[in-house]
Amino acid sequence: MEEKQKTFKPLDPLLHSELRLAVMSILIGVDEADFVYIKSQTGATAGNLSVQIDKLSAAWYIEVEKTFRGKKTCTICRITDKGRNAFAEYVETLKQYLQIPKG
Amino acid sequence: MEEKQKTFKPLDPLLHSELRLAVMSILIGVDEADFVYIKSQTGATAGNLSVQIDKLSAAWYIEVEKTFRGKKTCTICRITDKGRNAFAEYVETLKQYLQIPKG
DNA sequence: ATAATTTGGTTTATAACATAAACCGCTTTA
DNA sequence: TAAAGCGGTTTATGTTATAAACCAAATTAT
Repeated sequence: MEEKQKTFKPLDPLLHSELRLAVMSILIGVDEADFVYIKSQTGATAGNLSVQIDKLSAAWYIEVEKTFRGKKTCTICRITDKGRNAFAEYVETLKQYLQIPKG
Repeated sequence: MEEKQKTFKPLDPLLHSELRLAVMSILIGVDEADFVYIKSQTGATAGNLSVQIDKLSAAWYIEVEKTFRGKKTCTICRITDKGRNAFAEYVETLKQYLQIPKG
């Protein structure tokens, strides 16, 4: 009978990270974006970005394609349906914490 | 001449924490709340809550008053103006990440 | 040619953080 | 008066974020 009175839904820990959230925020608005572009938009270091992209990719929130632009390697990222849904749910959950009405 | 193109404002690390944010979210809506109430609303363990309240208090985002309710100790928390401002700014900053229009 | 620099990343070492477990003093109950 | 419960705090540990170090390929300078 332990009524826990849980008012706050837990926040998806994969998205509750400044850099990963910024990456998702970028990807949700475009068809695709490459590593260099994301790096410039977020101001992140390459190492940090590499790690965080790996994590999002391991969870299938994004998919990563390695190709070439001319002779240079190019890492292209796209958000997946799973990622889109997770992002949307994260936003709704967070609204509760931020006192923003749902919708 | 290194144009960094910083699109994303940094998120206040003190507020970008699930439990601390929940605590602030509670306190912003009430005059005051005690430890036991906050614990029940958040579902946090006492240890975790104690630590996070200390951090918010050390930054003067909240103020903590230790009194008695009858013979039992009672830890009362209130948000400060500094905390209120920090929370408001955090919300506005986060809206950018979440693609929610300002306001 | 080849040495030095830059580009586009990955790997790894470390610092910061969140969390639970263990603990403590006081109070209530058995 | 022993045992259990309440209201917390302290500390130990696992997780996470982050930067530093590194690497291969490409470009630029000598």
